[in-house]
Amino acid sequence: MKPLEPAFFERDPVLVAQGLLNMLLVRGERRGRIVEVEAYGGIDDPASHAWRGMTPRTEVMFGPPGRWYVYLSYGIHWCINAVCDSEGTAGAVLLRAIEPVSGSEEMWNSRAVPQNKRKRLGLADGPGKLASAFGIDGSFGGQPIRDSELTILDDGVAVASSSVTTRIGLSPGRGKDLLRRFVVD
DNA sequence: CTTTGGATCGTCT
DNA sequence: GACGATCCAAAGG
Repeated sequence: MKPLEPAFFERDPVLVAQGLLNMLLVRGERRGRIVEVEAYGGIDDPASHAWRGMTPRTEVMFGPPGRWYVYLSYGIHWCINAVCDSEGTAGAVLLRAIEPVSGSEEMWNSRAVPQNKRKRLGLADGPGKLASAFGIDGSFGGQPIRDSELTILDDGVAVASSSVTTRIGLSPGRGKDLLRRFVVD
């Protein structure tokens, strides 16, 4: 069980995305295996928030790798990303889904889903749900990933099989065709 | 099973 | 002032 070195994140987001599959997202008792991610680039990727250059919101994406980039989606859901690539070059990996390993009770509580509905709803199978299950909000943005309240650990479990697809929820012409979504089968 | 619409707000034009 | 890296309940087939 080891933390990820800054060098792990200081690479092309696509490589980091693939590398993050099967890693553990950890916050206290809550642990989940990362099973779905998406890679976002910088000025070369029209789907990236950093595409038009640096703004107050996307500043973190241009900063040093190995930090959290957190943004609000559709005015409702928080989404978390790991900042990648070297400082000065924007890049991030969106964490889209985890499979609960422990602390699922805590996760449901964070989601504020009543007991009777917990069977049919996914716990953390979507970026908004994932952030909600781990109690993440904008205050996590810019914080380091290593040795942090919210961190990622490698427990050495290899990925048996994975798939690549296009990214979810993008507007036409915005890098929709790029194969940058990675899923554990 | 699939489709639809409402919730809701920070960010950039 | 419009829109989005979403989610879920409700309605329809």
